[in-house]
Amino acid sequence: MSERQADAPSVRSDDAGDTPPDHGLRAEVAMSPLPLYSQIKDVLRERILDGTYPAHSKLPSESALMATFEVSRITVRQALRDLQKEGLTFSIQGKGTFVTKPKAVQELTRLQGFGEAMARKGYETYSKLTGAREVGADRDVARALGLSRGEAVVEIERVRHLNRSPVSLDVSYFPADVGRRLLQEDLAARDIFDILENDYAFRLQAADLTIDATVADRRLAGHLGVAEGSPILRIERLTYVDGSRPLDFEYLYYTGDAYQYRLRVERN
Amino acid sequence: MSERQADAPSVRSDDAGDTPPDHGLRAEVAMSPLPLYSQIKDVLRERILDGTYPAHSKLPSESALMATFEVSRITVRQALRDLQKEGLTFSIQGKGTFVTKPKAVQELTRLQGFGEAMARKGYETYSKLTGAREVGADRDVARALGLSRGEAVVEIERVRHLNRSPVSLDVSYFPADVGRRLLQEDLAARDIFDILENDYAFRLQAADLTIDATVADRRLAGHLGVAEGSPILRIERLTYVDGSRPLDFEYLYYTGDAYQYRLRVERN
DNA sequence: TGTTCTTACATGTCATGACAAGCGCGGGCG
DNA sequence: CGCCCGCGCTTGTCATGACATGTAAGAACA
Repeated sequence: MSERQADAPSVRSDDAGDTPPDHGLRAEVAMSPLPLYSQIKDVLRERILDGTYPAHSKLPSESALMATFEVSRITVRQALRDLQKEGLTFSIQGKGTFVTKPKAVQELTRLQGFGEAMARKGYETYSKLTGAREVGADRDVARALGLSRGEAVVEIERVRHLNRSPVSLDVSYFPADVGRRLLQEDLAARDIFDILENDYAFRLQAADLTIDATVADRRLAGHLGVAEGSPILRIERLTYVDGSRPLDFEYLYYTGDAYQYRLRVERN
Repeated sequence: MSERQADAPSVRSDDAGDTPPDHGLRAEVAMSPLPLYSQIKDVLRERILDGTYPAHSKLPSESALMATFEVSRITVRQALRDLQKEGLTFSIQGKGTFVTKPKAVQELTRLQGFGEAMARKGYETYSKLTGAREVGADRDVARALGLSRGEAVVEIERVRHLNRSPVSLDVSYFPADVGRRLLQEDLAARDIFDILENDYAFRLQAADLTIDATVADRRLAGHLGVAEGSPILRIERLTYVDGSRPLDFEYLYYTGDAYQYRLRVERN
């Protein structure tokens, strides 16, 4: 019976080995502000990413995890459910929980800004501010932000660079109150999402994306350093705070050859 | 399994503690094979979609839902969690659970075939089979499906029509064993996903998408009825079964003007 | 030998109970 | 009058227990 259960005890072997289970993860819990299930999730994720649990392998069963981490089943299940939502694992009733292939794709279904996403991958980015002014909302902007046509909005236009080459033109529209504050920030250096969340304390919730293809006109071609008629991936992104208030409507024009948008979708 | 609303209307009659809805949902539960939380989810979703719970409104609290449906909190919370995952609701600790705007966007984060998605929206679709043969896998196909270069795969090429206009060219690659079976099916009439799931009993799990933009070459232009150089939205889709076995690698070429890809992404 | 049954173990569903933490409001205090 | 604190309500986290259901493999049987 040389089977996988045997490695369950080794799960918690990261400690020096002299500590009994009750001083394992549990000891630092009192110190940590993070929920238990979140800490367990982090531990499991790290072990998946570093190869302790290779692709296709079976994770320890829920009861094994309960014993290992000394928590109840509901806590283990919440950790596993979150991992599954991240696309790292999947479960089959009666068999177990398994590791999916640890590719690069995951976590791109998350709402994150350009700089945020690229920095995490070790790319060098910066933005050049090519326009920032107050304008009247056109039809699309007004509808997206829930305003009337002609109402004041702030338009911020930036060219995003990746490794010194331009990859996208971002045109963002904000309601006047937020937009005017943004006009005074250092938009070239800081991620707008960072400002919104940390300085303004907005609770970014989700965003609706619409993706289609177009070709570069003269102006786009100039900004992005491509020929007129080159393929352009256009994304409309409407970001919501507190669930339903639209805060940020953007057009993102990516050069077709320099960028690919990746995501994972689930069945059911 | 047809009716359900007739006897469970008391949710919104509200929480003043008036009438005990004892014969509500609970009576038919014994009959139904669906889990309780799933049935509750369906009821709530329908009420959100039909306007019983309008956008921005607050859903009954968890304890109110417990009383209404006569279930425990864990069951209510699972229903609410699923609704949130679908993008229909969001929660704020200490305040409540609220309805997001019931737009058209939702459920497009799900993995579904073209016909599946369009039929649900009431569009008329059909596919014209433009090619189906066994070929040797090229580098990209081999890598995607986890095969060696030159190994036999089955290539199926179809032009998808929406309301009688061509909107996309789909080129799909399957491992030889599955592909050969597919060659004998009526691929013009049936959705491939339908065949894979129902006839072949594959457990479709998730798919990785890569989206970028290109322009139509002569062949694409001919198939899709657009001019050469027209913008094309190109999607690579790799579908997995049982979590990690790649089963279906496709290139989807959508005309830039006839189709938009929509999805919702969440923060965290 | 081949088939069915039993059994162990896995995840899925659901109940009950408890406490923590965030929000909003009204009453009390300065 | 205005600020703050307590209180009730909400969702968030976690424990314990039970039974249902799917899977796999060995035991029992034909």
